Amino acid sequence: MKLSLRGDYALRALIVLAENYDRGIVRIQTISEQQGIPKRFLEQILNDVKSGGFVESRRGIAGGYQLARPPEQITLAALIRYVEGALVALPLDTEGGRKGARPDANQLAIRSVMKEVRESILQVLEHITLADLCERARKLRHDDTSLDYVI
Amino acid sequence: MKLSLRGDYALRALIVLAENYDRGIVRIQTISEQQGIPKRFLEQILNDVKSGGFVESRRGIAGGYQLARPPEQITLAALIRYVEGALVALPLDTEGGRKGARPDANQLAIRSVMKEVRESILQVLEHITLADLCERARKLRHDDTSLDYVI
DNA sequence: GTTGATCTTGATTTTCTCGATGGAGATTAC
DNA sequence: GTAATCTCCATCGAGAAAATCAAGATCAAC
Repeated sequence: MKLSLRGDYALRALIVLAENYDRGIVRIQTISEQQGIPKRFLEQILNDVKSGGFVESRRGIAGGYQLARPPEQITLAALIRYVEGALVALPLDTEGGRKGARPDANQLAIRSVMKEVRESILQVLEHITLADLCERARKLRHDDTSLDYVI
Repeated sequence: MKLSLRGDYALRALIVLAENYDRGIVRIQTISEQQGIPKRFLEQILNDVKSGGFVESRRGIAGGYQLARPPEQITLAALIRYVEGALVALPLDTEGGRKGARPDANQLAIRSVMKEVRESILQVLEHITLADLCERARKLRHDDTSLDYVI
């Protein structure tokens, strides 16, 4: 499971939105500057995430984005699956050698393994919400700043 | 975790080799025809897998490939990691916004999640060997042929 | 030494990803 | 109403990676 740069950006942006969930709308530019994400690219990503129902937007001069639901109700499983596509994927059989659609036993065996892997990943990601991610980031921030003084 | 076509081919080829482990060497062409894999491409793949120490080859007119170890001793974790690279990967930070190398708290939080995912995947793949895959394929073949008569 | 297989290397084709661009639509401030 | 500022939408291009093809070198068996 590889998280693309796009997916990484999406997650980081949503963490910012989660941190500001009670404060309301956040502008794209704010997120862009804070996280070092190209603004135009972030527009696309958030727009896509909005189609998935994870965030809401408001246009105009006081516009921006905010989470559509409380961060406790957004699991990473749903989020990553939407942004990245399938969590674990096999290549579509462009050919099976024969008349098309029938995978052979070896392919099916591999598929069954991948299914187990997917289940296992889901076990992890379904129990981590955006709120959890926020909490982790908050703790890490504390660890980090305390380390800063040491150095 | 996405299995590339290359990785899929590698696994399927090694399943064939595992099935013929006691019968000795198998030619590339045999695997190629049986699994519908482009022969030239398969050459590269098996050659690569050989560098990883998973298979041995013999040249010449009676040449071909065979597993370097019994199929019970080859785990999918080792195999897939070698063929596909990292099981779970984050994009390398091309930039952090600042002077280079320091990821912020959000990135670290995401990283910690990905670490958990990786552990979870390993739990699955380390307990499945090529021999297991063979066994699954064998069973599936039986199910499949019995289904054929129904249709 | 001929044959048939792997080995090696490189070129080519295809596909995906990242990110930029330009403009259209919406909303608020004045 | 007008201007400013933001989201929205579609497209496009560079670059990288994946997949495939191709040709010559090397080696073993007969």
